[in-house]
Amino acid sequence: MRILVVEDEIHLAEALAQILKKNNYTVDVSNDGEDGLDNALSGIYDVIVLDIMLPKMNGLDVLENIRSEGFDTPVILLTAKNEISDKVRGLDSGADDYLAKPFNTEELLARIRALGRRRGEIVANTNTISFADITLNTQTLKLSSGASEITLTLKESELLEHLMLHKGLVCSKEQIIEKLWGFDSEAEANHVEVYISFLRKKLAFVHSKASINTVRGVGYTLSEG
Amino acid sequence: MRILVVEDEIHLAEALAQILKKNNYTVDVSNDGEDGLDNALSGIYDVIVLDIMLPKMNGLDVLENIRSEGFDTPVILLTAKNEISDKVRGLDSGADDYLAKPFNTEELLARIRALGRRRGEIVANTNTISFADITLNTQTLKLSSGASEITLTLKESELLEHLMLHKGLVCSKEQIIEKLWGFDSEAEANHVEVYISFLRKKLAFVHSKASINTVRGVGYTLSEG
DNA sequence: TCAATTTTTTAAGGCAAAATTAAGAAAAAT
DNA sequence: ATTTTTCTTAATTTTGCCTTAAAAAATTGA
Repeated sequence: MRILVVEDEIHLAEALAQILKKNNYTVDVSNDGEDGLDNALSGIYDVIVLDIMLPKMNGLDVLENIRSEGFDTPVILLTAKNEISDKVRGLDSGADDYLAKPFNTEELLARIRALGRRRGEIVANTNTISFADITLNTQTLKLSSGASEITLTLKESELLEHLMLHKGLVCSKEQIIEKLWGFDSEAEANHVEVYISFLRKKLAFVHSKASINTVRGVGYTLSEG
Repeated sequence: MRILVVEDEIHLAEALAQILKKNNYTVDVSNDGEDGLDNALSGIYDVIVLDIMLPKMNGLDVLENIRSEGFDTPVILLTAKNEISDKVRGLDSGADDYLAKPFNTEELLARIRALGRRRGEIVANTNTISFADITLNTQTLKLSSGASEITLTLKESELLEHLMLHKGLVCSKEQIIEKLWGFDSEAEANHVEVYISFLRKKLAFVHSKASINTVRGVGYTLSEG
């Protein structure tokens, strides 16, 4: 799971990044509002931790921008104090949760787990995500359906996880490339096609009724049945 | 391990109790909040499964009471829907996990295992930790299985202990390096590989059925059999 | 203090798995 | 019918991991 931390206090930002990385999240950091917004709009994040007081662009403005662009990425706002007015505006702007500084790291982790779960569902502790009759363990890379089980490769697992996290949505190849290979990679559309093909075989192998549908010219989406 | 189930729907409560008993847990059931709280405060439970909607006393109130009395028994909350407000309050009240009804029994079991795991791993006094058929004494560095015994080096022991403490999880090399060599060490991935290799030899030497599995690109995990 | 032993680290070669490439077949769109 | 896009497969390249031997460092004990 990939998390964006938007925080200008360098020490806090780095401490946060370390804690999150220790908990097996992939973390990127932005040190001001504008950079944070840029990153957020890439759409590759599962959770965004957003400070309110930021240089260049206020966190609440960043949040409003994210939402107005149609992204529903869960956002946790960090508030310096329990500023009621900020809370209210944050709620209206589409924040999913709050955390008053200074905060307890366990609590932050719990909230991140809760949000990740809400969205799609990687179950805390089990590192597991389910859709229709399949369950994917993102740690052991095991894909199971009923009694059958097969081991995926890392890339296969990442791709399937991405599709599962965005169930009901069509994922473009570009989006997938950005997620799996990174922003400035050389990866081409064919890479995605190849892995989609691999995954379809493995889904068939475990006799899943879930399948990957092609939306020509747009991307791929998971469907049941 | 002893589990308390606080649930007012008799059918569900009994079903839960049966499933748990089948999995070798000792189970007690309370059918309302007050009784649940009374039982919880006995302090004898390793995990509490707590419904939110309960007669006499709301599950969240029960939870807050438990915590305010100083008990840190792991609690899994059962929520009827994905009520965000309940979730947030639950988090603040010190819940360790959630499960939305209707839930999958496998998932519940996995979460209980995870929570049970969290506490009390190294057996007090003996400095001993066990997994499957092996026992490691972290003081004397002796690894034993059945009648066989072999002495590990310090690093070997630390590595094995780390894997045992995180049984069921995949430990990355980075995580292991951080634990064994420290945060800012020069240690490389190959160090871990070498010690994994050493350990595998010694596990084989004591004829253990426990083994170290590689999850390529992710890390290592202990497995039984 | 110095030699012997044990433990840790380094380094290299080999191997297997996974990632990538490329090309032709198939399917859909025009 | 032709073009474009997607699928599939096999071949190739790359990467990650394992193992081993030997060097270096630490520990032990005479």
